[in-house]
Amino acid sequence: MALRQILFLLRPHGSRISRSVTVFKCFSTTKTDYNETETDFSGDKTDSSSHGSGSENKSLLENLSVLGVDVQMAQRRQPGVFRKIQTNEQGLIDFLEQKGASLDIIASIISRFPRAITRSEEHLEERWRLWRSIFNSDAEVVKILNRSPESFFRSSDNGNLEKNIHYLSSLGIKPKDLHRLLTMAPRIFSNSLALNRTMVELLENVCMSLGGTDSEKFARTVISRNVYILIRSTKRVRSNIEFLLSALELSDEEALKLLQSHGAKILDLSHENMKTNFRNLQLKLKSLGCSQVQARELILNYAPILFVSSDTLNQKLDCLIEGGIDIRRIIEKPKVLDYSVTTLKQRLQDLHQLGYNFKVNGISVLDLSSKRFKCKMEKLRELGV
DNA sequence: GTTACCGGGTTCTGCCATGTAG
DNA sequence: CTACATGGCAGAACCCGGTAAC
Repeated sequence: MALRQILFLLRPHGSRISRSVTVFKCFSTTKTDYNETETDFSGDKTDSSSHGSGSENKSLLENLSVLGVDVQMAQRRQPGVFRKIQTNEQGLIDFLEQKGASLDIIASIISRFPRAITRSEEHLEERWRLWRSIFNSDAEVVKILNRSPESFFRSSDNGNLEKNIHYLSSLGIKPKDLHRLLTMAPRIFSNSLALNRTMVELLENVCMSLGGTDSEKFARTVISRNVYILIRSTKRVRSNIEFLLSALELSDEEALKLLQSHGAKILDLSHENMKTNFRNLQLKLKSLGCSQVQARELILNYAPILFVSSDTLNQKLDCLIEGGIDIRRIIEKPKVLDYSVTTLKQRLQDLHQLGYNFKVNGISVLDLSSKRFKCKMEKLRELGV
């Protein structure tokens, strides 16, 4: 197959970003003269440590300090912001307050991403409008901002944001999934359009090289199965796909199926991690008397098993086997490994007390939500076994 | 009515490195 | 030279329930 070659061709070839000329004004607004109204050279209470130049805007520091911003942290993170003559902190504060953010939240946002105070009123309005085109309320936006200020403020390119929204929509990603993307991985929308496009093209090329017919649908499916894909590097995703294909010796058909289902979940694992976990799984199964073919089978049945760290996985397998379960049952139904060691142990204990026979009844009883498990237990008790 | 299959929910930011515009 | 914009990285589960299949 020519996959390797195609993947190679997709390496970030100079990854030139065709930056569009955006006409949005990104300069400080005129309403912040109050920076200059206060001239305080006396009180040095609001520390001015470690920055030899002493050219920071003192009144800015005070204003932020009063608001509750962790000024030290902010300065450490983006010192340049504090040497600017003009900033729009009051505009930002008013803006966010009007959107329903508390002062605590605003202070925390500025502490973590000080550059936010350099964004103009017009810029903020427009960016908010674009985010709101995906979210249902201001409150939702505030929640994400509080969680990840950087995702919202890192880029000043609203045009790029708009293009991203159009691009992802044009792939057939539905509003509901756009909502999921922006909620769970907001950084996607601050990526350059070119970067997102490169990832989508990588996925589409994988699909085509595997003989798939609808590569756009393939990309859409993978992204919707794993919303974090687009904030990963193509290098990582590509090496993970290459690894899965070769390590599991997948046929084209198997690969297409796997990647569009549970396989998508593990594509954003750190590559080293994937390899380590894979190796550990192989070794562990070998020590339990299983062949490599069986390891393959297990992964094909439930790829996210590679997400589980070696230590945890070994513990889970050990406790199931000590509980009298045949490894072959686990290979058939690896999803039981989804549950925590604690839960598994508890359930094994409960079932043993009733003399439950896994050989006769299988192990799917372990793979139930706690509600369903409770019901099941009650019925078993009524029946006397 | 049970079991099997499947997909979804939560959450994944905060830092550093690099290239570039001014 | 500096600040900004952007790419990339580490870290690594557990659980729920709708509904199709029997």
